[in-house]
Amino acid sequence: MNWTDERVELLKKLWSEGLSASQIAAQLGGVSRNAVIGKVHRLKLSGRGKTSTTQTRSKKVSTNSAARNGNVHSGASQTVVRTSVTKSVGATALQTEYAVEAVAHTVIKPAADVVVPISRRLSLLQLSERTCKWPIGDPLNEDFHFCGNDSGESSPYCTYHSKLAFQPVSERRRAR
DNA sequence: CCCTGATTCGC
DNA sequence: GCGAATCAGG
Repeated sequence: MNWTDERVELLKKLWSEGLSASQIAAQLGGVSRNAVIGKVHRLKLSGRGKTSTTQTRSKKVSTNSAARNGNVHSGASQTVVRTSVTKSVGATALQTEYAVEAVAHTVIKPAADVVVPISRRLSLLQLSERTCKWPIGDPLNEDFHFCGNDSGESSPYCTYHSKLAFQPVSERRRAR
């Protein structure tokens, strides 16, 4: 993947908005976070002017089932949470359902007491045959992405999103 | 251990 | 110029 003008522009935009290198890499697709950082430096825009909005990764996934019962398609979902998808399970579930409508995805409502697996945050271009295509977040927002969990088989959904069972994200990190 | 950006250096 | 490896840090 090469740095086309569009990709560079997007990089500049996302970087200035405070997204982390890894998030930007996920948005762009086809590049590592190192590549993004390297590019950022070459472009001499490492300063980033504003104080970073970064590091909001929240702790453990606490399952708040109550927030997810009931019909989230009732319009209430649109007023719900703008917070980062990673902040809470309740918010994640609601945003997911909201996005589902827009993408015309087959809706499978998550069961009440299921732990939501960590998203790999894949961009549209990164989806493959065996990555979960469950949309997460507001489709009109930068933060929008796809679950991306590897199903481990030829299913387009991860275990969670197809079978409503928990599937830990298999090694996301290289062993060192 | 998770993550972050910064730097180096072979390609 | 590019980006993996590495470093330093939260």
